[in-house]
Amino acid sequence: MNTQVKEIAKSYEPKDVEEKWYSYWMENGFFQPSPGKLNGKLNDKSKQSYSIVIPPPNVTGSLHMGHALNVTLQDILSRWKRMKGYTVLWVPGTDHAGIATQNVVEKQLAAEGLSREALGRAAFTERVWQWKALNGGQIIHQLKKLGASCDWSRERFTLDEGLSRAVREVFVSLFEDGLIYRSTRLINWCPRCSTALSDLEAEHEEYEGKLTYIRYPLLDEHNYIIVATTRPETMLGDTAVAVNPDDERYNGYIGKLLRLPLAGRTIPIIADKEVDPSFGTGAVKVTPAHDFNDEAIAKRQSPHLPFIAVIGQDGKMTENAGDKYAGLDRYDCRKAVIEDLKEKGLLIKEDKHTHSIAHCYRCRTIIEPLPTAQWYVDVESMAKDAIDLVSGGKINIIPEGWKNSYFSWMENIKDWCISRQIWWGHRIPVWYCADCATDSGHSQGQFIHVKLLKEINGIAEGTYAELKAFGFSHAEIISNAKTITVGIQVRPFSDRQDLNKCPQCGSAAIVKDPDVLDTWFSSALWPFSTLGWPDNTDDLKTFYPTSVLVTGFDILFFWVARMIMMGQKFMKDVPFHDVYIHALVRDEKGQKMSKSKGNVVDPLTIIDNYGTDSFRFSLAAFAAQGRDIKFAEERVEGYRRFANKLWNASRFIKLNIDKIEPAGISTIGEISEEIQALNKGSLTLPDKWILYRLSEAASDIDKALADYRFNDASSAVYQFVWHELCDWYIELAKTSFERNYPNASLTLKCLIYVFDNSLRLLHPFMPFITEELWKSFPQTGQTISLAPYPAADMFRAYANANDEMSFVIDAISGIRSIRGEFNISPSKKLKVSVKTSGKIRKMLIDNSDFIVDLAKLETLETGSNIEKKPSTMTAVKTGMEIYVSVSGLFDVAAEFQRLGKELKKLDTAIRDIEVKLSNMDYRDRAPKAIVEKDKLKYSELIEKRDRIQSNIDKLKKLDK
RNA sequence: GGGCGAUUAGCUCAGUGGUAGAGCGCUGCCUUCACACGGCAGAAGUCACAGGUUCGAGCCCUGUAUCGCCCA
Repeated sequence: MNTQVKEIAKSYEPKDVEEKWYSYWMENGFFQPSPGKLNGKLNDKSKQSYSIVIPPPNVTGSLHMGHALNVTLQDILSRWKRMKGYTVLWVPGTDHAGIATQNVVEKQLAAEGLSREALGRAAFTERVWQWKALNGGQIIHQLKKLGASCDWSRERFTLDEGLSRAVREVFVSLFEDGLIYRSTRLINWCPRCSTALSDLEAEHEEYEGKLTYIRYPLLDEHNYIIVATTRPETMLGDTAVAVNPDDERYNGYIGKLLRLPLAGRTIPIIADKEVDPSFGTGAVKVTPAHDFNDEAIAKRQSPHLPFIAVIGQDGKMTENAGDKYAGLDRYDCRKAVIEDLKEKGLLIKEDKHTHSIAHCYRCRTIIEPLPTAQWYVDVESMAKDAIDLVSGGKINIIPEGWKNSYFSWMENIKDWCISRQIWWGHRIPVWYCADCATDSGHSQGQFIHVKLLKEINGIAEGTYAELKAFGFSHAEIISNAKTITVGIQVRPFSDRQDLNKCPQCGSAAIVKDPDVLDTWFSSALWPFSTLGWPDNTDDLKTFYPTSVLVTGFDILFFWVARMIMMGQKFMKDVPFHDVYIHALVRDEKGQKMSKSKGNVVDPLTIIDNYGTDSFRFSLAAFAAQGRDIKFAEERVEGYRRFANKLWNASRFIKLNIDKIEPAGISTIGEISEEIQALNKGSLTLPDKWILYRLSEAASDIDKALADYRFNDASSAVYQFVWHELCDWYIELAKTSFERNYPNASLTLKCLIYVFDNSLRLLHPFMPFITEELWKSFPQTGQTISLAPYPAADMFRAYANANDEMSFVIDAISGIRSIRGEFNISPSKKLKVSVKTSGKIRKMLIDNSDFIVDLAKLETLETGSNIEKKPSTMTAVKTGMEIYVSVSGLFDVAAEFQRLGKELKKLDTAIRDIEVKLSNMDYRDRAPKAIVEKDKLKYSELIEKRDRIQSNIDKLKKLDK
């Protein structure tokens, strides 16, 4: 075993260090909880399991600040629990991001002059897989750079074989329960992606548009009604004008008929209680096929108003819009309609009007509501269960503030549209028979419409029945089909096995549903599909439910809510016990980072400049609950200095090992045992004090992490390492070392012990530097990442050392203050006498070397009868009056001012507390302990003030 | 329009009814044998505003202002 200490550089260079450790961890499988990998200890049934599934980043994505924060927090939790002895599994992976990935590949194809239609479905899908193999999952490498301690041997992808089986099982099972159904209604349609979107995928944005007032003439009279609309082009699809039944202005109009301008159709004036009389003129045009509100109005009428779709799936006007407009883009049509209305004198005015418009969350194109047949999940009962799980406390949402958002969304949830008209994703496992008959007795083949890839014998498209009649075989129809549209009348079959004939009539003339599922459908299964479900695997038994889900609020509804629903439905248990919702990372000005604003901070650049550890530590320090993070680079700079401080503390220790124990020291493990078994008497006061402080720090950090207070945990470890270990203990240890105390070697061991513990406390936050330093000491341990996390209560017994040390620290600080305020150079040694008695005096004498060295004194004298001498400055502390003799440098006026100021401060504090104590209500009603504390405080303040006053008096006398 | 949150030192932010905190920045002294990526000392606050509850409010309640977010 190596007992020699390695040389290390004078300042910390993250790049030299970070590179090597990740591959070391990987090679040794430290992050795999699988049996047999490590000392035979893992997968020990007596150990508790702790599991996290990563929110799968989009396979097209690359690392941004949000990922970095998200992953850092999960890694802190994973490493912390692993060190605490849990069997930890952190499952990584990516999702296939249906629309986004398809968009990326389609863009590539377009650059080559190709299209997915030209390629055909199979070839296109193959092409996307190729793209994925080459370019997908870049983010996985970037997560490794962050130090993520995932078990990469369990990496999953939402489209891989196992997860696809889970998707299939869930779909078929929900279908069989009647919870998945097909329906025709308005959906959010993206004309650019040419697919349906769920409500969540339609994002509303404020937009400054116009409110157009149009005159609609009454059919039989020389009168008219004026409607106001933000979308004039949709008037071509109007099937009514609606007014509020209580709106007196329109009382006489309800039931009358209008001549719809430009279209010429006759439409009625109807009453609907949801019409807002204060909007526009109080009369609104009703276009059921292109507006969700209008759809609702249409369905409230009896009979329902007709739906006339004048805009097609490509965003262009259809034949229903009339010959003049058919084929125009919807926004060109708007201009044309305005012009034509103007010409006919029917345009009243156009007012500026700000309203919100839905955009596609993937490509920002304005959504077109369109009536189409889509697949839906009936979420009502699942949502109810999901609400109960959170309100009943089986799932904790942290911070709690997000509970309300969760409840309000879940209580108003609508059925989830899960079909997407794209090719990249999980194909909907549904088949339709062309030979069976519909409920009304027609052949289903008449309602299956097929567009061919190219004209064959002069035929480009037709119903399945028609193509069959033209002599196409089933195989020819299927292999030449570009798109297949299946009418809502056609009965669907779903099955766990692929069907090749109709389960009802046995016909082979069946077509598969062309659509794929929403990517979030597969993500919703992530906590159990990644663990092997639908098989009852060991992983599933060991790690489900997972311990915590760490994510941003932006996918609370998209993902978290749906995982809760699906987890409860299929596993009969919650998918996770805690949901920790972290902040959004914004730029320094608080703006959301976005490529278009150009304010994106690239995490990899930060890592290059400051090192991963500093970056991670900053993120943890920023991660206060309930507030967005404004990312300031200076903070990272600050934590880089912290890393450097740590580095140099280790250098100090090693230099002293060489000096004090040139033959080498025992291993860290042996030192630990020795320190823990020590007779307390053999340690110095500072030794005992730092051990106590270590216990306190360990306790604070552990509590903070248990509550997901990452910022508190990071600040506790920072405070301890820098301001207690480095600022005080190392300075105090120098006294033992330089004065060659007989027990200097014990202090050295104590220092090594505390440093080792500090490294372990810090490891979850700064994995690389801590591994580097830890491994650089004589060591039998394989890795710090599996070393035990420091226990909180080890040295509580040294509490009185903490009290005693406060006098030493007070004395040193008091002298340093005087030195600082009078700008006395540190090289000038001071003569100090302290008036004190009893235990405090004995303690100061016992520890006088520390005071002499740290306060840089020439002499230190203590006694109960010490009197203030001329030209001395005074510090009054609890139990001590400190006189600093600085002949030659003494300045009476400055000393008066200094003591006067302190007196004034005390006077203010005394007055405040006097007011409080003289209030009888306070004495009667405040808790006794508080009153007693204040009384004690009061007497201390009075005593201190009197001593300062008497010192001022002496100063007057002595230095007159 | 509905809901949620924020407002604390120059900046970025913690703060759990009982003496107002940190980091950065600022000022002064110091290149002392781990570290100038450092040390020591210091200054800096009407806790947005107005009411209320309470013996006591940065914290609880009501309202106002400003900013931000979510939903429609």
